[in-house]
Amino acid sequence: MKKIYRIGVEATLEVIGGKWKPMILCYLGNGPIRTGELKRNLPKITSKMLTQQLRELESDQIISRKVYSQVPPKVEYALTEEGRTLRQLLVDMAEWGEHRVHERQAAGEEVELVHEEHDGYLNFAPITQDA
Amino acid sequence: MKKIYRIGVEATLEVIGGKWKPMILCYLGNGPIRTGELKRNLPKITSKMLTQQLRELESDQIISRKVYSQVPPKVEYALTEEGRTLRQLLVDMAEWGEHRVHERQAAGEEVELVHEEHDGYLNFAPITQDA
DNA sequence: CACAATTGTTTCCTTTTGGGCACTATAGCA
DNA sequence: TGCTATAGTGCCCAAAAGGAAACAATTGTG
Repeated sequence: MKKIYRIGVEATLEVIGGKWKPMILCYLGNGPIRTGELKRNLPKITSKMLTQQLRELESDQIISRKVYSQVPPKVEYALTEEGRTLRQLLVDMAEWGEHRVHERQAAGEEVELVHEEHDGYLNFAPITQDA
Repeated sequence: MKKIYRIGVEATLEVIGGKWKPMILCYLGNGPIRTGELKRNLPKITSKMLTQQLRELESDQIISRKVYSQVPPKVEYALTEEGRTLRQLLVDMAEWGEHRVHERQAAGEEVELVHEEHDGYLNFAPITQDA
């Protein structure tokens, strides 16, 4: 079935719009990462959702999947070239969103941002914490 | 209920992530526009969805709603100051998405982009066409 | 033999999102 | 009186997205 987007923005949203995709891309920004590491960093994600989101990003050619022939298994995910082109956009989106949250907080609204990105980096140290 | 975002990107996505919101913001980019005009430009939208998306954008303070005391009614929507801060971001997202679609097409995939944005403008002339 | 470690898959369910369609209100006009 | 134009509401249903929990496969180790 032919995919039809009305405007470019929609094509972009389809790629990064999943519930866990921005978070996953954040961690991927720090370099290749194993499944289990991701899972530990995203305590509330289920196996199903994790692999589903990863599979979608992979078939969208945003990330690559490298399987090591070992037991127990070892699989590493990494940003592809195309995935890396998302970085600046994600950084900009993060900035806009952070700015917005701060304004809303200043206006007394009940909003909170758990992780903040720093220095134009989307990444953050892989601190494990529930969120 | 307190809204919690894990990272800035998620706060951004909540604002622009509705099915019709990017399109609506496109048209709004050309200046104030009446409900009926929007509807004519979005042939497939239902009244319900249109007002719902507009209400959300309004309560997010992205757009303003101006009611003229007339019969039949006249209501005009326009970008707020905060809404205007979205423009560059939307333009960037549009560019990334358009670029991506072109690449996929070059790779022989079944993808199509109905409207293209031009010259760094998110806007397009309000051509009526179904999509 | 039983079990741990790792990366998944499968089935079933709940929640969220979007859509269909009938209905409302009001003033002018034929 | 009945019709038009405009901007909606309300109720119910369908589709999409997300989640819980059990199960699968493999090999080294106690």
